[in-house]
Amino acid sequence: MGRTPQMFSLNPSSGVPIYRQIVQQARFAIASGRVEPGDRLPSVRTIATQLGVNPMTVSKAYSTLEQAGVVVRHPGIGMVVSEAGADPAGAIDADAQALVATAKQLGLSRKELVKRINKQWEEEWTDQAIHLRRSR
Amino acid sequence: MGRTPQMFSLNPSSGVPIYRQIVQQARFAIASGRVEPGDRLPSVRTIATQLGVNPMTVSKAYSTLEQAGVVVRHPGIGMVVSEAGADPAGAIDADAQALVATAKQLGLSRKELVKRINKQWEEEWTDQAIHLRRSR
DNA sequence: TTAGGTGTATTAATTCGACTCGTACACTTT
DNA sequence: AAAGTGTACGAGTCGAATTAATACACCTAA
Repeated sequence: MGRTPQMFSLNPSSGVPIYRQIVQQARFAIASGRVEPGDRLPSVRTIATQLGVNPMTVSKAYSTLEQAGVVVRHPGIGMVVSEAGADPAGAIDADAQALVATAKQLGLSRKELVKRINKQWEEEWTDQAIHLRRSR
Repeated sequence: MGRTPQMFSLNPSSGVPIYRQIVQQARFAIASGRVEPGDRLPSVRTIATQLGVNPMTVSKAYSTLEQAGVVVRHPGIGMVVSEAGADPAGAIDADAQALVATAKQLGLSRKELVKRINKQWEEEWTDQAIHLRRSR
């Protein structure tokens, strides 16, 4: 099989955990169409060698993606991008769910919540700042 | 000064940090109208004694509320509920901000995000499931 | 002024979960 | 079998979060 260009890369100084970087890049690769449903992702050991990390770290990233429904595990074959995995909205379901739950608990109306979301959408200055702090 | 009914209570088995429980209950008391803008919250030491915790723990809760704009610090007096504090939307700003940031990063449109929020709003069964698990 | 009230800066102890890795294993393909 | 797939299990490390003890600065009321 022909060699594929390096699909993943690490940013050690970002503070973002390795397995999260892999998850993020895989999602982006799918969202951008570079990888389509039915395609197989590189094997755990391939990525582990390329990045110089432990196979288990890559496996954790894959498990996360599987849990999210982005990929499906094919025993003996590898991880394959699922049909539903192409929907980028899936990546935010967890956060959206938490937000809605909190809003309801506070007695916020659906309309008010949406209004708040729209307001946040306008102010994009926060993006950078958040990502820096994201290193929880 | 007449005694006020216990405003706060702790759920030790919930796993939720003490100071967060205080913040949450204060917010709920305000959202429900039990406490109105201009009202003064119980003093740090009063709550600390009632709950059997360190004053600093209560102070941290109050600092959090002040940072969120829910209350205003009146030196020598105490913490007073602010006008803007009555707006429950403030409690979700942080979560909303994170959600919007993620959505943008994934290339999701504003419309699609709102659509997703609305969808989550319908399925309230998840909320209950989560809350039940939290209380164990 | 002074006695008694307010919140808090500082520091430290501790807990606890997240992250990563080594190893050995079960499984499928070829 | 041989070589490939992902992973369960266990241990180690690290840092953020939480709580507390103490002492302090400030304001109010008499």
